[in-house]
Amino acid sequence: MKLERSDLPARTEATGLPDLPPGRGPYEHSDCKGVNSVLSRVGDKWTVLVIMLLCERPRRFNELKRMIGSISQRMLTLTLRGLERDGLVTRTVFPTVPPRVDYELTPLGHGLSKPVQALGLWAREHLPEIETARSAFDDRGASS
Amino acid sequence: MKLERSDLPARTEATGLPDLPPGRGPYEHSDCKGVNSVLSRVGDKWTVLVIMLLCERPRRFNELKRMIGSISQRMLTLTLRGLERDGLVTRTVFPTVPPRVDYELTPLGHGLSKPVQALGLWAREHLPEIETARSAFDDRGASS
DNA sequence: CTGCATCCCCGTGGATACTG
DNA sequence: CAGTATCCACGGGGATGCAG
Repeated sequence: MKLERSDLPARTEATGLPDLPPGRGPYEHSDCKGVNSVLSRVGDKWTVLVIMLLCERPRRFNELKRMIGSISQRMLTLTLRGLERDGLVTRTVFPTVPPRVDYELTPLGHGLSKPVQALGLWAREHLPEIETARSAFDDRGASS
Repeated sequence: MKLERSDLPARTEATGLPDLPPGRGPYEHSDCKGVNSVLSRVGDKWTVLVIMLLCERPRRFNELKRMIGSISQRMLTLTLRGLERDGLVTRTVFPTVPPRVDYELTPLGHGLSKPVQALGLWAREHLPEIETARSAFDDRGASS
């Protein structure tokens, strides 16, 4: 597998904003499509959960299914297929009599898990504030 | 990472989050709902883009609309409402003759923008790898 | 300018049943 | 055990029109 890192997009600094060419009308970076596709994957219903579980160690299909519990086979399959397609997990089939399939995070997947966990961490830390804000907002709306 | 159980006030009615059936798997962390709600917000189609734009400075409704270009008023309104509800942006109305509304990121919103930008950065850096993997996967599937 | 309401299409995702 | 196929309900989200 070859890694093409030849063209890193120009950015200002890690804490700043991406470069905004001032002549551009609508906000359309060429990256936006791709970035959005990654964010959409992260934001879907199950991907993050699966990544978290695989982050620890490789796991089998039903192992994942049992751990999540409320996921359907279909969605677990689709989620894993999507992750596999993006090169984030590997799928290893053991042709034993009871079929066994292991799913494991690739290095790329482990790399993704870091920002994802950072986001998850932030979410957990600030969940009380968000829920307080939600309640306050809902109360304001309800009393009108 | 160790997920620890912290109690979450049971409020599911106004958030749109579904009630969890009682027979869930062993990985039933009550944070998961809340964390997932944050991740879903981040993963939706427009939120990240809006956060990025507001990150720089407060902006008006149509200013955002023009910058994004391809968003409908409806979705921009809904996106901003959601962010406002979560305490991530403030909405300031100026009762002038042409109505004017400013949206600004709260400190909480700025805090969220950091992990979000980290994720966006990762996505941009590794987009080539992901797209390569996608192409390879699709080719494998097409030749079968 | 801002924002709500309505209609409507379509993708996501859940339930179920069936194959290797 | 792992995966596929089918059906279907729900909600996201675009287009348009109207109101404050």
